[in-house]
Amino acid sequence: MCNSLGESMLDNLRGMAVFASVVGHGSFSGSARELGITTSAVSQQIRSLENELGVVLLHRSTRKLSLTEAGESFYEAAKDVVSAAEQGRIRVNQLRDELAGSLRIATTPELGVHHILPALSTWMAAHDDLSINYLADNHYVDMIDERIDIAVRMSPSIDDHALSSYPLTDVRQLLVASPQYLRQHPKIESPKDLSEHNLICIELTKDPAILELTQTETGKKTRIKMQSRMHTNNVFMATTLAKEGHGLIRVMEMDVRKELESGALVEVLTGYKLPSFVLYAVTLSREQQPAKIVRCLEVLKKYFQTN
Amino acid sequence: MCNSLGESMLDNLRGMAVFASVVGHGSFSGSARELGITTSAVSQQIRSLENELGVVLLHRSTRKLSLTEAGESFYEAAKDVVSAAEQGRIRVNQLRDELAGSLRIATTPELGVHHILPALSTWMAAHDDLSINYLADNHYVDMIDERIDIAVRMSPSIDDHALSSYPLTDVRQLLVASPQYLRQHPKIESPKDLSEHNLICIELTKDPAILELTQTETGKKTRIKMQSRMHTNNVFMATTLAKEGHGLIRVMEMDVRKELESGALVEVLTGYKLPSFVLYAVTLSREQQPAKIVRCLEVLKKYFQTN
DNA sequence: AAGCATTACGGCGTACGTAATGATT
DNA sequence: AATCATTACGTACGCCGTAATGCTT
Repeated sequence: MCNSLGESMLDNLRGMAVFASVVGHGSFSGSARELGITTSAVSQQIRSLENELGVVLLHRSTRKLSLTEAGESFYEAAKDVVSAAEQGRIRVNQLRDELAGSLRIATTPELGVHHILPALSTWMAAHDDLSINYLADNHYVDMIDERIDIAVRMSPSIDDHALSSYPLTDVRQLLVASPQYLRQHPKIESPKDLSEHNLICIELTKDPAILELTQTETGKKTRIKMQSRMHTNNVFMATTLAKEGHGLIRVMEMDVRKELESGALVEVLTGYKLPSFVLYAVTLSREQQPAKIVRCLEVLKKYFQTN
Repeated sequence: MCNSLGESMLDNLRGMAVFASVVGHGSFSGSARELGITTSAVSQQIRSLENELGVVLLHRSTRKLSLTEAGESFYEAAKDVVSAAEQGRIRVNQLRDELAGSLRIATTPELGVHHILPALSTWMAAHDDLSINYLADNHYVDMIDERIDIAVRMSPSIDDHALSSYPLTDVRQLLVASPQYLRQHPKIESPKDLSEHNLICIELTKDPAILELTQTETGKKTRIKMQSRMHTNNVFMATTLAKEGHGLIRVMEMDVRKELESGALVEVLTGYKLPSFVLYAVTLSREQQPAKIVRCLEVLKKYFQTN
């Protein structure tokens, strides 16, 4: 490839920084000390710069330096280059190291309200330089387009291998119903009893009515398809329906913790378990993340470890 | 030499320019085309920059680029770097190519009034963007300290070999006197007759009263020391004294042209000549001079060639 | 004599191009 | 199929350090 002459801005920049340092110091050797290079290197840079610009920038008389008119003018620009570069570095370091700027977190409304907000609330409060932006949507969002720093998602939807994911916690699924419902319907003592019951479907998986039950003691697995006449894509609605005694729901443990404690809902088939989900935090890249992202992931991880 | 990490401003600058171009274009390949390098080079620059900064600047999804928060901030700085560099180059090119800015010319008051001003007056008038600064002093001036672009000096004081000099013209020295003086004093027909005359010394050379006369026809040289009771460092004063009949003066032809034409002074010993001076224009460096300096030298040269 | 700038020379690093790969439309 | 980004790899130029030289105080 023949680069006839002058690649415009690409070249020179190094020389400009050296030049700015030289003028600022008033000497080649002083500049060299500042830059951590030899006076030889400085001299060569200046010479090369002058050759490229086709003009003498400073007259040297061994003991004194004196800017030419062009040099004086160019010095202003060189100073600007250096200061802009420094500003950029400073700003980037801030954004990388300090808990400041913005942090964009995507999740579903349910996960957000019940888990993410509680997990981060004290941390958020402790860092008021940080502006946190929650994008709570049920539909898929493009992390790049929406500039999401952290998405919290359920397994196993990690098909995008460009993303890196951090497992936060196993999320057990439970089969629950209201005590009222259970009193009014046939007892459930083994998986096959389920066929006489209604399932209120939360459409998280493709075949929501098919249950894969594993006997806790023996590990024996059973697949069973329940009848289901009510469907919703919303956990709140499903739990409400269940509390009102309309049927069983397969639901994540975290989403019904309060109801289980209060007795508004109770688990059925306690000797069996449904396949767990894994709750993942997902980021766009694993390496070289700003501190706020790393810290937020840590906070999330710790929160789910202790709950 | 161990450069542990990060040489502050010296590095990165290239990468910053590339980064600015990439963001400005919205693509690596577009930037590559603009910069005249391959996308490979662009990719490597960005990667290297990100590694050095320790932060991801932009997320790439093959078809789309998206700045991270740090990237967005850094982009501002990168733009500033590039635009400062461009401004510098533009300004320097102006000062190099256009007849604008300032031009500092040093000479003696006599040379200035009689020769430099006439030589440059029309040229000056034709370029009103050019501000010309005449430093007319009899004492020595440091060209670097005073930021002189062009000095006009007499030979042979070119002892400073760091300077480059352009011969403008030979300046003949003449021995002249007023007609009145010549009528009232002994005839001068050969060099030895001079011993009976007075020389009004203009102190340009070290031994102003010693004349080296060369016979025009034969080339035979004669050295003679004249008496001298009047001294001055000023040509005007000397010519005035001569016109008033106080003695002979050894003077440059250019300085007494008018008087010779009007007959106020006449040359003596026309068959002999004094050693010529050479009038030099002197600059600080020979290469890579701004256009205005080169042009000014040309104007001076042409002026003296045609006079 | 000491400090400074310039130059030549040589070595090391790195910035680049080529080519192959994978991703996206 | 076409365009785009990334990566590995080899090369060549560029940057820099060493050392010698010259200049200034």
